[in-house]
Amino acid sequence: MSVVTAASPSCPPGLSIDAATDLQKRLAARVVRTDEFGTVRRVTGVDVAYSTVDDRVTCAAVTLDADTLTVTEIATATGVADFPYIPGLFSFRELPIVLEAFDRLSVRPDLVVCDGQGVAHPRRFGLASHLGVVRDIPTIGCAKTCLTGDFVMPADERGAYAPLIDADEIVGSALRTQPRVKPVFVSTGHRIALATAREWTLRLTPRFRLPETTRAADHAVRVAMKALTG
DNA sequence: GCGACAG
DNA sequence: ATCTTGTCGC
Repeated sequence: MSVVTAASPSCPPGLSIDAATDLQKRLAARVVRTDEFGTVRRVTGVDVAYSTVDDRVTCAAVTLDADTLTVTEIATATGVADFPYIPGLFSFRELPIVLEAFDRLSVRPDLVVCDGQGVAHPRRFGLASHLGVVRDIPTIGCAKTCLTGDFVMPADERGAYAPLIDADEIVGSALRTQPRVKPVFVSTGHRIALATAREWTLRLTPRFRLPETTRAADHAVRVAMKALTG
């Protein structure tokens, strides 16, 4: 019996840098940048934490009721990150554990928000896009910092945004979710238009800089990690 | 060659 | 990501 549960042809273990890069280029063609979903009742946030004492990583997938933004389900998974952290190949490091946690959710969400980029990526295939394509589900990339592209600082008011441009293409938005805080970088993950991704990000940030989905997942993953460590 | 570089 | 004190603010 195999111990690898999240392995898939779209994110196989043991890939070389070149093979992973090549795979991204091919999978990027499957990304859908237009709205392809119905009523959103449940939104899931995913986040990963790294252990200090060993090489284990933990992921938490937390689902919120889209209307009340209250937590309805929490799923976690712990494993070992075998792929190194390489900007641009980030998903090959985190997606395996993300898939394990995500697949443990009893209810499939209508939308997923990732802590990282979607198509705002050198080859237009960040973590959010990779998860979206692999599970064929609508995803949004909401990162705390920019990976690639240029932008002007958006006005200092909630909702203000500026285009993130890379190679003459708009790949995302620098979105101010709260006044007086740095903007977040929103981009299409899969099956959602950029404007819709911004709208959902704002809807999920009634009070803080980051989406409630990301905050809930971050909190849950810290708790889970603390239980493993001490 | 140099600088940049999600988490 | 993670290592970290105190401090400011609701």
